[in-house]
Amino acid sequence: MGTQNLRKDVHTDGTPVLCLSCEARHRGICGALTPEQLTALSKTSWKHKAAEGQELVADAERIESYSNILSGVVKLTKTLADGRQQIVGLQFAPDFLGRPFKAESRITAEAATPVQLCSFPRSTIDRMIRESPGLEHKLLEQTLKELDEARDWMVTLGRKTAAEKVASYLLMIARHIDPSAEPDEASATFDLPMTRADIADFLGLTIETVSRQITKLRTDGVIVIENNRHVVVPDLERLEIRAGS
Amino acid sequence: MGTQNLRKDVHTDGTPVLCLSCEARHRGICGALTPEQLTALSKTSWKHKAAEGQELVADAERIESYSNILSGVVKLTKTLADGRQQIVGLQFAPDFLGRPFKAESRITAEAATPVQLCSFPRSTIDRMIRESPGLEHKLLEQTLKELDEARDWMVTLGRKTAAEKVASYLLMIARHIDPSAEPDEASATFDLPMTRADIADFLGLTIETVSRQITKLRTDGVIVIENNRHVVVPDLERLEIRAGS
DNA sequence: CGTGCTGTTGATGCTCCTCAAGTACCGTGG
DNA sequence: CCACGGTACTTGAGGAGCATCAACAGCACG
Repeated sequence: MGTQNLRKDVHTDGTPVLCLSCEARHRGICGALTPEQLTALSKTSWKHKAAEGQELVADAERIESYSNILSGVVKLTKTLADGRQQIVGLQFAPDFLGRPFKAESRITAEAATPVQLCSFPRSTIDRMIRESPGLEHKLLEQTLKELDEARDWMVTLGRKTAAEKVASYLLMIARHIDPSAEPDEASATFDLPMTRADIADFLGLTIETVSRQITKLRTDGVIVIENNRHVVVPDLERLEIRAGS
Repeated sequence: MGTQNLRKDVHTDGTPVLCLSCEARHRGICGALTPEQLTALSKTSWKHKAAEGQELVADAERIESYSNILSGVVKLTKTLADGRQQIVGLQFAPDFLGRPFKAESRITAEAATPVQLCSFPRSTIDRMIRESPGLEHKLLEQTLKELDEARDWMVTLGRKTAAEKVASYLLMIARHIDPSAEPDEASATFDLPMTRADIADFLGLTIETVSRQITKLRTDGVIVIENNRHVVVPDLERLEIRAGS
């Protein structure tokens, strides 16, 4: 009963106003914080928005803050000296954005769609990591998840054909952002969060090849497209077959 | 003085015999354990060897044990339904081998060279993770390192030419296993820990293309090869240029 | 109604894959 | 000792897949 009361207090009085309706408090890393820590963090954190295309973290930049993604999609890119670019990760709400234990990033983070963020100073989180094992555990779980995803994409990049790459991409996006996402739904509807150029950089292809493969999926009836961005997948299984599993 | 004495005890009496000369105790995850934990772990752990090519963790297998790699190279691979294969990671001593918090692996781990391992039951480590924040911190650091490496390879897989891929691979191997590895040495000498087939699976190429590119590097004087495996890189900078940075 | 951006479509060529043959190196057994 | 088979690697010829270059369509913007 006592703990029941305490827990109730957390949700009513203990939680900072800023965090009350925040998804990161439930599914994100803030779920690992005590009400006291949450209060302390909320005093130095700030919510803000970033427009599509805006750079959030620059390559080789000193990092002074981390963020939670509250909505939208963030792309992580790496660029070679001659300008060739590769997207090495996509992050969705309520992912944590930042590289703990390294002062400098070797990655560029950019808003792929309009994005809402909740940012806080690096030093605060670094300190809380030391104090709170639960926070480190959350970070480890997200990092392991990102590593699993990165390795899945390595197979796609290294061993799949252009057609399979595009199908795999559509499948991944459908699973992440279909608003009507029943997990075992046979169909999906969503808006592509990225331009053809972004998709090409993600798949290691050119925009022309991406365009041609999307056209092929469309003429084959695997997908329906309106306005170049809105996608309907009437039968996800057909798309899965195209993705080469 | 008291802690000084305690620390001295750790190194003389407190450390289990099995672990006394073990590299994992210094640079690996065991460095995060207390002498008591180390003793407890050593009672259920066992050192063993695996021959080149031996499967250490099978795809879709239930995992009942984790390991530290004491020597040798382990390759992590993923395979598509039709047999196409991609190496998604290489691990060297004293890396930790295993995927915490997941009972099943979606990856195959195989000895690329003869390998020495120190294995222990999954349950023991899972418990120690809960008890010891330092251990979780070590795991987080290794996972972040692996994620950084995976993302670097995504650029190589997605955006580099065959010639650049092979040069990048040689450069990475040189940095990991040149025994005379002075960090800012201009030259390097080492034995390739993998066959041409492995290298191809790592780079998303065919063995023929790998062979041709190695031949080209050889005839251009960038590398010298004896017995197909022993490699000398007289000037690492020349190789770096070929790797497309 | 131009201008710029995003996306599509077509023609051509290069990179790398596929198929095939051949070499070098090993341990085995005659 | 050499024949033998197996494995790893190399080299060549030809072709498929994707990149490159180029033109064009649709749409939003001032």
